[in-house]
Amino acid sequence: MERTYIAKALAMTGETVKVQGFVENNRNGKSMAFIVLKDITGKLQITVEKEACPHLCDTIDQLTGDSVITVIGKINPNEYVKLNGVELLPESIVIESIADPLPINREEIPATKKRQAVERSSIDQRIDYRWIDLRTDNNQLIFKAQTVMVNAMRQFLVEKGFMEIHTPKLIGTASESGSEVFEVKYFDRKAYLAQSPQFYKQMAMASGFDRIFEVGPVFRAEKSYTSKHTTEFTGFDLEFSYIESFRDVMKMEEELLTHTLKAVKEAYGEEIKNQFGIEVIVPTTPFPVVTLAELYDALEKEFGYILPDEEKNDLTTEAERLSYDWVKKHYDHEFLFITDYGAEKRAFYHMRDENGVPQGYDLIWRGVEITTGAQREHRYDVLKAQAEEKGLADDVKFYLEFFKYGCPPHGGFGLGVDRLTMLLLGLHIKESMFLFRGPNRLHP
RNA sequence: GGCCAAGUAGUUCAGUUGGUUAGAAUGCCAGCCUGUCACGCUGGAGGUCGAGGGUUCGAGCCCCUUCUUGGUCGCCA
Repeated sequence: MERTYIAKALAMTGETVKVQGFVENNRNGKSMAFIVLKDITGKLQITVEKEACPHLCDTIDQLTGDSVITVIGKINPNEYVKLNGVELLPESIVIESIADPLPINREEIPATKKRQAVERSSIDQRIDYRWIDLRTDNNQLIFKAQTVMVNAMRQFLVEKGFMEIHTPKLIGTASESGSEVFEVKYFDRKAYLAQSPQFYKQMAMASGFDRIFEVGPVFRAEKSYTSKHTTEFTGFDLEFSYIESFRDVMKMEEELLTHTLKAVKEAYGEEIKNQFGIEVIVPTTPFPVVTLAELYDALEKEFGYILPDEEKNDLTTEAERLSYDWVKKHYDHEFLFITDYGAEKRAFYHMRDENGVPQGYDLIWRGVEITTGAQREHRYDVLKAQAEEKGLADDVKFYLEFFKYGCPPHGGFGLGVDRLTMLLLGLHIKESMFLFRGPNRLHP
């Protein structure tokens, strides 16, 4: 007999179905037993009248929470049942797997007259047993929403003529400015884990691929202890050719995000609101834009946020947070593009204008940076000079070659998939990842 | 790396001024219960109080050392 998902079974009044899943609850009385069965689509109460089916009693007595069972029986609407008003009257119950008592408390137990509230285990404790933690509706919704999100992004880009590529994550030289790389043993020499597909994205431009994107792992050997950093995450990167300026890149990104949030809202907006208390808002375009200097001026005037001038070439965490208050106030918007960063804080491959201002931007969503984007410098001589200025010329020799034999003007940006999920649902990065990796976390 | 905080049943926590045998809830086990619904009732098991040292008649509590973990800042997606 074929399995029926619970969500579908609920409507199959009078039919005999086979359902399979985890035992969420087993209220086992002398003459009646009520088992709540959960699968990825929903929950269903199994009602057993013991006198009528003595052959099931022994099995029911053995059941423990989170055991996996297969149940065959008849779907019976019944107003007694609070859970969807439907129950299943079983003919057979087969135990597929017995679960030991769980080592974590996944959901908060609220206080009632008779009982006291119990907090759920900390996220760190739950990650130790992540596979158990992930069985909850709440956690499963995170990844259902993420699936819709990434799928919408991919679909948007494919329609716009982008090709999906897959670049190597094992690389031969520790390159690019900024974050540290992980060193790995590669036979008798050293290799490094890619901290960004940046160079290879640009190689694709030199290859005449015109428009590409990649979804893949990114490694950062930074001991960052925050609610939004991890040492391994999934990057969503894209790059495209024949742009006129970095404004074209910004436009692409705002369209991409608008399309994506619309798709997520349609698929799970209600559920997200119910479970996470967060409204999915489809943004309007164009997104608000300010220069970094303008933003600092405004924050000082309106929020009394004062920073020494020499630190104003980059965005601090607090300024990032405040920028959300500011953009809400002035634009009623969740997104904010910030342009005109200081060249010393930006990567050498960002194109600069005649005044030396990097032709790029950061995008802040709900007060957290989600993107750095830019027009890239595609002129070999200029690029080489900028690399030399940062003392990187030797490290990036192979990369500079990409621009020596013809390369279109181009630009692009990267997004952290996990960070997007985190912001979409108002979570800690640890909760928004299938498995978190941090300086102190390599297991499970 | 800087600063801050926390380690006590499986889990979440309480533990007074240092004073009998370290408590509660939840989970677990056993028994009872004819429609439960985060069922209910009764009983039970469950602890090297992170580790080491010190002060004291006496330490979960005070002191020192150490380990582990978390939060936050910087860095970035």
